[in-house]
Amino acid sequence: MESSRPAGTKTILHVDMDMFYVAVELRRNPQLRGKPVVVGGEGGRGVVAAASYEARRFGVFSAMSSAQAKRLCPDAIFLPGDHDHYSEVSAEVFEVFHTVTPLVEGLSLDEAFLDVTGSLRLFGDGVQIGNEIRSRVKQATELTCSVGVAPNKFLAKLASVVAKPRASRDGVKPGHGVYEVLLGRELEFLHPLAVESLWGVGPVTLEKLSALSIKTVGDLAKFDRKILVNVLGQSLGQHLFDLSQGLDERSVEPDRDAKSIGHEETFSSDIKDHRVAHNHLVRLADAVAARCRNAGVGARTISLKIKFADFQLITRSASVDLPVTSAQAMMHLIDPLLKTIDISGGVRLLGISARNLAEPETQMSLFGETGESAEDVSANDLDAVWSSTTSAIDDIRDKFGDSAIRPASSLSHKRKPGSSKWGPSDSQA
DNA sequence: TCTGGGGTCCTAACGCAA
DNA sequence: TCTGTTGCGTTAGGACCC
Repeated sequence: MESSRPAGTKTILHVDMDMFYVAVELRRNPQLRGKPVVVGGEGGRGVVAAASYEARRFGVFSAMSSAQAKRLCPDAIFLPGDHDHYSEVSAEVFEVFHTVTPLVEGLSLDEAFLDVTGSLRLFGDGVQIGNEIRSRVKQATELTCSVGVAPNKFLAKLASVVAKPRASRDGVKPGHGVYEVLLGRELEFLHPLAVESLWGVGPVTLEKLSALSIKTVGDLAKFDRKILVNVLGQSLGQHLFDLSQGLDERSVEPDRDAKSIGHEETFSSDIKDHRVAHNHLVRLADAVAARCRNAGVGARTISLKIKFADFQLITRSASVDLPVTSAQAMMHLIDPLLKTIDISGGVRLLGISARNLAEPETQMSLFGETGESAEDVSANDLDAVWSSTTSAIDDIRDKFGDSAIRPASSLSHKRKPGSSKWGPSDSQA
């Protein structure tokens, strides 16, 4: 069997935990089993992060506003969510994945791609490995998962959807548990699917495809590639066209480095005062900075995200030459950006993200060496904390020069001859 | 009646420097 | 010395994913 596979053929698994957040909650609260349980913010502005199959029978799904979920299922039990605990359980699950292959690429806490091509001789074919993983995960964590098996990542992901249990008004239908897209029969599986099942087709792209009368993946496969690229752009057009042919060359990449680290918060009532906004941003910056230091990275670009009361969203960002790891240095970049923005109409969300991550030159925290976090400090103390620590910015200036905290608007003047990516200057002679 | 939080990737406009 | 071209980095925003 194995020997009949064309050279270079891979066996990729997509493992997806079944209603992960809810399942973890049921594990520690067994009395909730069989009841409609929803994990997510219960407040007026919360949304559903996960729903039990019993809640899904009432039409409750993730990303739905909690208010709507309550209307659909008034008896649902709402739980606030415990991200730290979910992370711990996720680590247990990933440990099991690693007993089968080192090539594990996590997509989120509850799903991962596994390249098991090198494990076939040891464990059997893809379906056997899928079943083995399900049984090991169940034994180690009491949780269930569904597994898709295919020659590439995107088909494996679609296969795991087929493998999953399904909730309808009549009850919960158990899934296959493991579903394989057989080699040579990829298009047979793929072409009848709705085009929005492709990864990368959201509401906007779906609208554009509908305008071209493309409804299924098969329609897409028959469509003129050039027109597709014209309508969707080179990257997305070509990508979706390839997928419609069953082609996906992306490899499973373990240990991918994070590209950004961020925090954002929606407030229960809108903020209209710059000082209040500033204080919230200090808290967010401290959380981001702490995570950067834990990850051993600094940020060369800091982005500020603001969602206004009318849901208009803007981002502003600034960059520096030397990666920053302290909340002060981040706030030094953010404050001037914030000052230029009129928030008198009300702000419902503030966010900060660290991007352009690089190895830091220095390690500093908002609270020096104490390790104390802004979370531990009352909002009223933040002003005092802030004024008592701004001198650190001057320290950075003293140690590393002005460029360490200079806004990026002046960066472009600074590129030295021969210092660009193109290597030494070739026009100086 | 509303629409979270954590991310990734892509695109376009713009300014600068070789 | 001036001008046009080209490529790159920065910035802002959009689409998408779980």
